[in-house]
Amino acid sequence: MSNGQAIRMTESRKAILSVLGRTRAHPTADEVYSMVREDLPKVSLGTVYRNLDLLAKQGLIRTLASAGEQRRYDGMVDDHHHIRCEVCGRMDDIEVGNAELLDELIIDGRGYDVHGYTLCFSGVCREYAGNGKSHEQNGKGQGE
Amino acid sequence: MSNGQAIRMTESRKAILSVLGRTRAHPTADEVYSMVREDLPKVSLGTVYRNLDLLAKQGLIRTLASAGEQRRYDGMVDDHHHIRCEVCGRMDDIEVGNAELLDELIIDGRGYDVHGYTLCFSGVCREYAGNGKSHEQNGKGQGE
DNA sequence: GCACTAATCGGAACCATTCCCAGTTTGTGC
DNA sequence: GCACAAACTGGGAATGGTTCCGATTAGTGC
Ligand SMILES: [Mn+2]
Ligand SMILES: [Mn+2]
Ligand SMILES: [Zn+2]
Ligand SMILES: [Zn+2]
Repeated sequence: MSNGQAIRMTESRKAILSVLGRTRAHPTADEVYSMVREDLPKVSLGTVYRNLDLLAKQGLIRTLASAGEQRRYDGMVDDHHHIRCEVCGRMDDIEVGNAELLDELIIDGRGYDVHGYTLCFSGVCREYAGNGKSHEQNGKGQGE
Repeated sequence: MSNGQAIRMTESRKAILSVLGRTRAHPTADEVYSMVREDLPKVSLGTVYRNLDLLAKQGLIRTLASAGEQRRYDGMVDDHHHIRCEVCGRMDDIEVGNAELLDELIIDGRGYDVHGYTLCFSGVCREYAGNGKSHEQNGKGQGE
């Protein structure tokens, strides 16, 4: 998905890549911001947003934008899927067995030129299990 | 997915249901707002939002909240899937062949109590086909 | 009609993200 | 190293979808 020509690799971009490279947590922009500031105390939030966008367009990171939630970013660009906790909003990687089945999906695209799809699971993470409240606490449920 | 006890069916709620019942377009909140105002010229946007939420919690409508985009609402509550145009943002229903394959997906939930999943396709609608710009025009690409 | 509650209105507040711009850094050609 | 243009940056204001709040209205049971 690398787009356009290569961009200059500035300090802030290196720092962002490094942050995303060493966490498994799918941080939000402001989490990336505060982590980057440990190394480069003067970066601005705007720069972090701008560069997260750029890096994503280059295909060097991935953007996880789910359902009315704050955007999250992922340093792992290989194809994989995610699950979001409906209670606390955290996102984790998941393993999908039979993943190859997904490519068998044949759709009537209604005249669309179909580019891809998004598959995201939802549930409740271990930490909040047993909290099975029916009323919402945080996330907006299933989104789609 | 009907939640809580039944709500009173006020004029504005009936109007919203009616609007969503007779369109296939998956309108946004402000589109619903202006359509409802053709019948009830005094409804406020806040009321529309509040009631869209309520009706969704009742399971009478569905919320389509995709990737940093404005939320959309769907009067069709039976299970089906969608595709979003990356250029203009419109959303349409799609037919997924082999839909039953989706239930075969076995995942390692990483300790999550898995509730469901979201599957949304992306592409370019007929109206904007041939416009295959590589630079973004509108949507944020794939989201997830 | 009266009391009590739920629903609504209108507008302000919220907040993640984007935009703007003056100043700085970087790359390039000499 | 020097000059110049292009790319990048910080800081702060603007944006816009959504939520929140105080005041008003409509409904319901008596
Ligand atoms: Mn991931
Ligand atoms: Mn639909
Ligand atoms: Zn959780
Ligand atoms: Zn389109």
